[in-house]
Amino acid sequence: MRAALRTGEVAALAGVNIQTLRYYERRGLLTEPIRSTGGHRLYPPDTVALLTVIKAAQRLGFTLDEVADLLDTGRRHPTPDLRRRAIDKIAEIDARIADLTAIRHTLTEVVEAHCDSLTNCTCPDCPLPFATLAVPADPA
Amino acid sequence: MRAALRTGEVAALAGVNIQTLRYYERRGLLTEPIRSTGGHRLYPPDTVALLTVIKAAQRLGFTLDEVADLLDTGRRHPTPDLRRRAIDKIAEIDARIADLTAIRHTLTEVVEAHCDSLTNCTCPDCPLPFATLAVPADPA
DNA sequence: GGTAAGCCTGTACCTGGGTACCGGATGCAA
DNA sequence: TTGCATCCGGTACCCAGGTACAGGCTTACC
Repeated sequence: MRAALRTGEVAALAGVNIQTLRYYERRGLLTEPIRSTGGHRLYPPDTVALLTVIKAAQRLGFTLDEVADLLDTGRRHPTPDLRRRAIDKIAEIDARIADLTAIRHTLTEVVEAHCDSLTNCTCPDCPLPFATLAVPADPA
Repeated sequence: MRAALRTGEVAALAGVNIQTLRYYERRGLLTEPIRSTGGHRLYPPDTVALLTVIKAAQRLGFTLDEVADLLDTGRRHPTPDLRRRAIDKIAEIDARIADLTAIRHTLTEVVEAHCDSLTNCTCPDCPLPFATLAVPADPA
């Protein structure tokens, strides 16, 4: 273990807040690093890459709990877990896009009709009273 | 004003929680209703319709602050405000959909490559090291 | 060895949109 | 008039993903 990094160095290199490192440690995303004699954390250099992976996984739509899970199982042995979760996540995204598309459609109607009030619209054929979009199914 | 409604009646008819009514009052979405001699709220019957409008606007992607604003300006006089905000909201939605589409694309790569670990993927040509999606521009 | 920058723990706070609980007061019907 | 359902205000809590602050210790450099 050469060139262990201090909290501030890891944070700067990974572009995250120092508090975030401790938060991730509490959440189980980062394993507890060794400490200096005085109690300061000393991180292995690949922690920076790990943080990049975490951020990428977050960007892919995984929650921190899911990322912690994936890191945990993936560290021990290869599993089809990641692939399965990615498939689920794609389904979630498709549902979300469909929902946004429906909302977008209603908004364009509002724009095209020149609506001027939520409650007292004076435009002819106002779409607003019909803007009762169905609540999307909760994927949870 | 005939048949004023009590809190619980409005809540049941509109399908919202009683606490939500008081919350909306605090947030300025509902004007303070008259009170009974004992201090209980007595709502005009069209409050139920107003709540439906609020819920619809929320579904269209407007925050409660924006809805409060829209209700406020739209109540006083017709304005192009709603239309303008709807146009902005469509742009936000388009950005969000584009972002989700990029994420979806990376996820399909993960699925197709049969990735089995976030950090130690054994699949050939693993896309994960390249899964550093750009952070989307903050529309705020 | 001095001193400033950095790090420690613990706790509180932030956003947005609500929800829950408490002790006490009211409303309404029999 | 009694009894139960409902409502009152105030405060605290929920979710996720962090961020901030206070008061005290450590490390690094001159």
